[in-house]
Amino acid sequence: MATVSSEELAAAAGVNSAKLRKDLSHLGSYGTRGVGYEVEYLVYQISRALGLTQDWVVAIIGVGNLGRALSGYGGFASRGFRVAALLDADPGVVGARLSGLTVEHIDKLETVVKDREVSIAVIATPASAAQAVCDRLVDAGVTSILNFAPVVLSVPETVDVRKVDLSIELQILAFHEQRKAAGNGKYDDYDEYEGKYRSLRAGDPPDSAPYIQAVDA
Amino acid sequence: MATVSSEELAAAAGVNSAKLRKDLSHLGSYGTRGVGYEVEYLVYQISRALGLTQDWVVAIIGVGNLGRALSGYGGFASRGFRVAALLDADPGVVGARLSGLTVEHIDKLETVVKDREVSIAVIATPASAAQAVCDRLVDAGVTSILNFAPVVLSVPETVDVRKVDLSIELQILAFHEQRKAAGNGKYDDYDEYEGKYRSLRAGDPPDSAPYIQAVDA
DNA sequence: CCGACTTTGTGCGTGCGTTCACAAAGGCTT
DNA sequence: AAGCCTTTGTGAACGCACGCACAAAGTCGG
Repeated sequence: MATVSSEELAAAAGVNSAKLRKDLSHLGSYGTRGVGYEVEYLVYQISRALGLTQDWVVAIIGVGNLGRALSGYGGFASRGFRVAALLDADPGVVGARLSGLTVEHIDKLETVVKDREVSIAVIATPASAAQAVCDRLVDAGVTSILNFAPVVLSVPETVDVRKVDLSIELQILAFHEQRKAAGNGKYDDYDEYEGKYRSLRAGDPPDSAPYIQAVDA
Repeated sequence: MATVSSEELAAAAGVNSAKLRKDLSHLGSYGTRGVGYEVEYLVYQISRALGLTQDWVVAIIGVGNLGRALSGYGGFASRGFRVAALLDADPGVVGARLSGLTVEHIDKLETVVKDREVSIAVIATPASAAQAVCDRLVDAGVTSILNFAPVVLSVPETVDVRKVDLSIELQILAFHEQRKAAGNGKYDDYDEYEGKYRSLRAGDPPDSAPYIQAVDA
């Protein structure tokens, strides 16, 4: 019977062991004093608390590169996510076979959601189509949406939306890289805005404002 | 001259306005009392603080579906990330044109990193290849790595690695969905482990332990 | 069967981040 | 030009989460 102590787990995770024990205690009292936690049992309890022991029916809307990557992602199946439908508007991809599924036309969205009891939808469409798809999903009764399109979706309060921005992590890396470089004195941290700013206000047609585009999608 | 108040920004972001002001004050004193913040100037200052005004040279390793999706992702270019190389080990894709770039063979990794001054690398290879690719990147001098492969990479302390797990957001949605359902009394929150557990210990060949697989990749 | 040892579970103190609240500051109106 | 109004920037209070430290509990060796 393999066991593990809170000390070992904490070291592996890089956190304080007291905090780890307190966190685990929120799930229940699954440890044995003087011994530790039985690995299998603990894994099961955590999985259950996280909802990993249930099966979730997922539909992926938009079968571009990202949709294809997601449909083939092994991490889904092993965590209890069953991709039950791939939908797209492009007649060119409808009918294609992918990871054991046939791509269906977006027109079937409502039918598919209801018949297969889809509980979570993944939007991997172009930004321009995302809100319309989202509205149809909500009308069809989907209450959890994972959005990869670079737009903020508006939904009723009863619907959960999570947005994944693939470039945010890249920005965080760049931020740290910048700090490293600053330490080296490689780049000066001077404010170069004044020049641009003044020229922007002076010239009547402000045709270039690259720093504005930098923060939105 | 368009301006915005901390109150408006805070409402839009769903945070407290005092916190927003304090956060902005860490970048400097860019507001005007009685008026608010000039939008353009503030955007520029935030962009600069985040490192978005610099250009970052990025290489994408692994041109499967995910690599293709990333190479075509519009959010990169607009945030100052310039994809300068696409590398893959598969002779079938080497030579292909993608988003204005030609896919090159992974053998050129060291040359490409040095000649084009790559500062951030994105690993979108299968899990089995990720660590080897990572080691070569580190040897070539890359100090920031964004990892999409479902493995924990080991690197020297001087290298920053960020791991993106595409299913984590899905898990969070499932977690909340579970809580909603629990509220309805749709699923009972009983502990169904005991049965499985006992049968596992009783039967000598523990050939099925689905809940163990649930937490690793 | 008992005592020593190990490790959990948790009450309590501390420190940090968030929020409140207000003085300082700048613009706008009369 | 002067006073009013708006909004920033920040000192001070609050609250929560983290970490310490220890009693409770259970195991293992003798």
